Amino acid sequence: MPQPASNASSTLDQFPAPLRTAGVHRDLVAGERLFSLRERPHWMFYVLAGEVRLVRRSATGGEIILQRGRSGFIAEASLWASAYHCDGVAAEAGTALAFPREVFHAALHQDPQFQSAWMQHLASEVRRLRAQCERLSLHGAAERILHYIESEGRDGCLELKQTRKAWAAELALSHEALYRALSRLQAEGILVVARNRITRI
Amino acid sequence: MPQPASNASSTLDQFPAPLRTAGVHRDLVAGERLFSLRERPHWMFYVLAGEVRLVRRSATGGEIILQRGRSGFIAEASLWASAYHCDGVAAEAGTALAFPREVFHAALHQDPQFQSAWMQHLASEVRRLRAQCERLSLHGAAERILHYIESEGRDGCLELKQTRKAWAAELALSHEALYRALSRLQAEGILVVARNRITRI
DNA sequence: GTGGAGATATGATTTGAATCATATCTTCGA
DNA sequence: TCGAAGATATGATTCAAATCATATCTCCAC
Repeated sequence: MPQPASNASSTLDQFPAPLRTAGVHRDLVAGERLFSLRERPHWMFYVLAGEVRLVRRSATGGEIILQRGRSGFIAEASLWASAYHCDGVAAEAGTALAFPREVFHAALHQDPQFQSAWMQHLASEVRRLRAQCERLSLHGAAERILHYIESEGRDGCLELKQTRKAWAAELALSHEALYRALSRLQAEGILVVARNRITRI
Repeated sequence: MPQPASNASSTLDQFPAPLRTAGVHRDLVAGERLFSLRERPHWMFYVLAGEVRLVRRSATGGEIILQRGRSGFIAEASLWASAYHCDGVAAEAGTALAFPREVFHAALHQDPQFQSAWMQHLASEVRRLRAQCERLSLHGAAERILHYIESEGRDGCLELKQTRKAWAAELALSHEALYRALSRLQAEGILVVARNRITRI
């Protein structure tokens, strides 16, 4: 089910005028290819709904996913690259905003505010991803849950903005493991789970 | 054991003159705190040797690691933040470069080349981290290994630049699991392992 | 409101990685 | 050259999460 693009980085919620006018909505059908390996990048894509995957296929047939974008920019590095290093494929139906690369470049050069917002967006993405990597390096469902609450919540309290199934996927756990770990943590008096509000005691 | 800072992002290997002159070497002793939660950031740190950790401590005593920096910049987002969101602690003895935040800011504003290099650095870090997250979301040692080879190697061939133990840690596997999976993959004719050259068949 | 799809649980079983143990190999400094 | 520390294996055991099965709950379309 397509997710709303509600959590677009707040630093980017207002694009500069040139981008707003040059950006085009693009509907995506499942399986559609937005760009291909070695192709020259012409567009910056912002996923609004659905899922776009950056995938690399080996000569031997294996396919690996480099990124799964459900909301926000994908392939930010393509802005500077002379060619894509992977394919961009819509995994399901959805929509995206496409900004011409040159307009994006120009906006970065001419608009100091946008430039600063772009750097902040990238930096905050780096921070988020580093925390996510540390979290995924933890073994044990409970540890990942507590790490998530500490790093994504406020003062040990997390307002869950997605279904538990989706959260489980984000934690790289089966939903069963997440349910069980939540029950256990609550039974042990470590967490209080009330609807979508989860609090560390 | 401290790692050399050999893999400093190639886009940043030459800092602009103002940074080179304003940057100071700083020796770190194990346990030393570089900055603290809620403190106003004054320096951008570049880790040369040792390990610096960004940690957050909960009121209930739990400590989580948000980032483990062994080489390269840490806490890039602090460049724009008015306060740190975590503590920065040296996990072991090492050295770092410290750049005054204002000099860094000025360099970004006045030096378009540096600005572009900084954006490219952030974007490539985002790409690397997203691939790492996808990899860590895979279950099974073999899958992570093959994903690593596909995404970090060239044409299915990987030149390993670190010990297997360190690689295992990067893959969030025990070193035993990595050794076994490598043996198995080789026995199954999926990989050829020769010293530090690992090839997908 | 009713029906159905998907989310939320929870139990039983399997599986694979962590862990513990032990041995060899490599590297590097004395 | 020797010795020690750490890396590279590999075996045995344990344990926790994946998987499979099943049931209830929630929400939305009709």
